[in-house]
Amino acid sequence: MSLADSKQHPDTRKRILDAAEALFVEHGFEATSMRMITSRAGVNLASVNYHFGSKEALIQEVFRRRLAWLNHERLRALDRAEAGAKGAPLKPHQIVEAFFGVSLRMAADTEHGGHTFMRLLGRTYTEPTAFVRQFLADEYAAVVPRFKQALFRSLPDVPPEEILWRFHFMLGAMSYAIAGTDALQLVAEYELDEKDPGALARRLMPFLLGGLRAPLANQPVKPKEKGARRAA
Amino acid sequence: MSLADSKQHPDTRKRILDAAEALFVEHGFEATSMRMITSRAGVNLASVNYHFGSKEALIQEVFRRRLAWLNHERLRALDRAEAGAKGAPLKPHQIVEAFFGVSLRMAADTEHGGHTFMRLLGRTYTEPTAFVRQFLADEYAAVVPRFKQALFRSLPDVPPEEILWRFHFMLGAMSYAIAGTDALQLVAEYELDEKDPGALARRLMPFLLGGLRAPLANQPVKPKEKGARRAA
DNA sequence: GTCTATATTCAGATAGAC
DNA sequence: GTCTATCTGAATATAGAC
Repeated sequence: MSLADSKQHPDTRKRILDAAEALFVEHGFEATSMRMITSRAGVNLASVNYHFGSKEALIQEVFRRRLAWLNHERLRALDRAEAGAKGAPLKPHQIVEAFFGVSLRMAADTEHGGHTFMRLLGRTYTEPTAFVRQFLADEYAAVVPRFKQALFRSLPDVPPEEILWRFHFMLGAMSYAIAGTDALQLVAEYELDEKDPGALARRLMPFLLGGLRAPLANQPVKPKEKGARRAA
Repeated sequence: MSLADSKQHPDTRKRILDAAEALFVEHGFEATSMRMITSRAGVNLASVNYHFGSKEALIQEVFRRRLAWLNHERLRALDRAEAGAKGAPLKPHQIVEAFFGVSLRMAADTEHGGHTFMRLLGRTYTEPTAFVRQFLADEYAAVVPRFKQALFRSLPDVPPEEILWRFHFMLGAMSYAIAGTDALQLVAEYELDEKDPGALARRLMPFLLGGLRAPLANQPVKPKEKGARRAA
């Protein structure tokens, strides 16, 4: 784009990234060899090191090219909602829609690899290869605090710590939702896939909101106080 | 235990399994080498192949020894609840408690490796190395249908397909809950761990039940029918 | 059962012709 | 930018002495 790479085949980089992305989902980073990637991409083995420098740098680029867009869209959705609210706190469903709705729409894009990437991203949260976690945290540094603040304002009666945990739980549910059939067939012996992207959202969103707004558990009964707090 | 292995050091097998389990969580199956395992276990490199035959067989044994107990306990908890109900459908919270409560209690055991294993199990649902998925499905064949039936009876107004998806979402939330701090630090910059096992259950259980019992989304408006169904 | 030494395969990376 | 050929290290697995 900028200076040096004006001469290269526009295809090669993209072919490598697409192949790597798909193979990382199927086998994980370590189990995916350069040879697997280049042979699926139909390019020469040496081209990976020419274009990316190393396998590690390739992995980072696989994430970077998608996360930039994804986080940008998430923030844009949140901005729109907040603009409409004119300073009032957002409703929980607006915040959840902004964050997870965008994610699900990206996951619904099977044509340009969005679905593949979102599965990869879901796995990566809990499969922390150290150096992957680092720049994943960096990429999230701009977007997560915004959503946290919005949730804190939206749910003033829920302890902030509890909100963070529930946000974390929601990420887990979404990850499995997108991972989809592969894992689901453990519980459903028959095929149960969701081609229609809107349908998945209509299944997941109520679940997330139900969990997010669920009444708090009773506090453990401390010897001090007589009556434990009871939630609605 | 049975015939041939009466002569072996009782330690070696267990030391290998424990080391492997911990390393698999940290690095994944492929990224964990035999040398890493044996050096952490303090045993000789060749002993893995002597005791287990191959790395693949070792992986299977890591799962087998824990899943047997876990699934047994899950069924026992469900049996107890059903015995108390005397034929009436269980409440959703009883079913969730039987399945996920047992899981959380195993995850709370940091002393005997239960915590480590549950993290591994959570990751494995979505990281399907083909041969792992196979016997994982086999191990679940006895327990999952029981819980499915209990949920169908407990929630007769919710379409069975929807229940399976929500069960799937709950697995995702639990997986992240147990994975815990590692992934949570992406959303919470400060340390936010839950040493007290009961506290994690008090956070997760309301979330799961809130999601499981959430009102269904509006159906997409089909041209045929005038009024879309609206949930409570 | 445990150990050393080794066979074999395959990984990531690079040199250098084109 | 692309390709062939190859270097170097590390992986799983095993043979065979103890």
